[in-house]
Amino acid sequence: MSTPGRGLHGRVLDSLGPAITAGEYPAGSVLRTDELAQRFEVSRSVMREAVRVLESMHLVESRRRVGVTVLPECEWNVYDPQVIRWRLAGADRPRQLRSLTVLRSAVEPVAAGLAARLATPEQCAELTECALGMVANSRGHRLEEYLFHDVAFHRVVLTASGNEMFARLGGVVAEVLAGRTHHDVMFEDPDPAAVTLHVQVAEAVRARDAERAEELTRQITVGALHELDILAP
Amino acid sequence: MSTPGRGLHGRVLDSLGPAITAGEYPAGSVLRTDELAQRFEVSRSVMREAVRVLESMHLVESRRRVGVTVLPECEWNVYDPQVIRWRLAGADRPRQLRSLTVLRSAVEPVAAGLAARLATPEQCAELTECALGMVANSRGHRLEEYLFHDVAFHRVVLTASGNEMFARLGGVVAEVLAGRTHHDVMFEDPDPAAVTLHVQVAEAVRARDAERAEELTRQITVGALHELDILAP
DNA sequence: GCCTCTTGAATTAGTCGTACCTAATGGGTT
DNA sequence: AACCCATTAGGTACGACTAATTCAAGAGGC
Repeated sequence: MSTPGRGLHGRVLDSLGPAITAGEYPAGSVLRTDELAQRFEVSRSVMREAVRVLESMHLVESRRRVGVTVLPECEWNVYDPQVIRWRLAGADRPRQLRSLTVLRSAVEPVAAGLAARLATPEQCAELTECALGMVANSRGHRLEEYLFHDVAFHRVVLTASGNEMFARLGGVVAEVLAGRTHHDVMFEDPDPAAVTLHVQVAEAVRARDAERAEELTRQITVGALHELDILAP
Repeated sequence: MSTPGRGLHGRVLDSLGPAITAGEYPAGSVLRTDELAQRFEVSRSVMREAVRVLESMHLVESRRRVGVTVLPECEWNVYDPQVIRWRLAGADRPRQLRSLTVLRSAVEPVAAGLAARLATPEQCAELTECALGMVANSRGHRLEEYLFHDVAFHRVVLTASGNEMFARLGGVVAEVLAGRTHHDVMFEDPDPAAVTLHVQVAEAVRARDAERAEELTRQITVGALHELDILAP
């Protein structure tokens, strides 16, 4: 995922970022740049660059005469894809998945409604194609192929909404769906009802029926919430 | 806003960040670290730290033998509060406000529904207090006081939803509301209907009526969409 | 005697400049 | 066309110095 080895400071981040987001250093913990540089066997310059990045994510704060202070969770840039990945890889993965699924349940229906008004013919075709791909792989434990089309489907919807903020959630949805397939539930074939809903959403978007697209997508996300035992909003 | 002078690299970012997000350097433009360091009259170390931060926001990409390449807009971390601020301060402020308002229209109703189920008594009280503050300042051109309570109201709703992703949008909503008061529409007293809706949302949350809280908040956000001439989703 | 204010020493991040390494790139050679 | 090498710009390391902030010791006042 992303670019693991984009320099030494990247290696440091790949170690330090997950450690911080996992709560290994409680809020208020103080780290010293030189000590960290020694621990990771890099120069101070490299460590400083890593700290700057963590600072831009609001994971830490650097102050003179004090050191690098870990900030409380409520300060973190939880929308930063890197932070999301670190947290999904860590111990509170379930909590993170719940947060993201609730976000999906808010965003995706609205995005689908907008997509029904704004999608280009090409995007409508893509959507239908994805839905058909899901149908074709919904039986016989073809989970990977199913996931591929599922992710593509939601990406197209979010992109077709014409809203850049929605479009940028494509990666998040991909992570959530992949997580569901690989780690958590879904050991058997996907729910046929969900597959049908995706096909119907594609139809609604093609038919420019915004309300129907929104309502159908809402049903999809409600299903996702139930899978995680979240009370439906 | 935030911390303007958190070191030399911060100064550089305050210049370079807005320039990039404003499109002064089109996607694909190549900058050289040394040249930038000279231009901003800082050492290469400081410039490198600034570039690292821009890189973590996916505004630029640094490659050997090439330089620092500006990435296309679709790659940017548009949820980074710093990026949002830079873009709101720039030329495509209107487009940014539209994006954010659409995001609000998706998130806030769901957040209000959750808040109705999860808000603590203290949060219910805060909400009522904010709504009353809005009423008290809804006449007589007390725009600043009205804005203050409006922002506080939405912040409480987002926080009370119990979802960290929603809670972190409090700052975004604050920017949007402040922008509406200071730059764009609203030269006269706020719409009485909107004020009433806020009071009713506070009541619905207090009464644990999730559906009503969600629907009323949807009406508020639909109003915000109309103010910006966005077709209601 | 206790409290407060001042002062200064210790500490740690911030900045700078240099030197050298590494890897892409492009052109020249075979 | 394949290969090789010089060029170039970022990557890393190190050392010296600066500046801000904290903490504690001591002076002064109550």
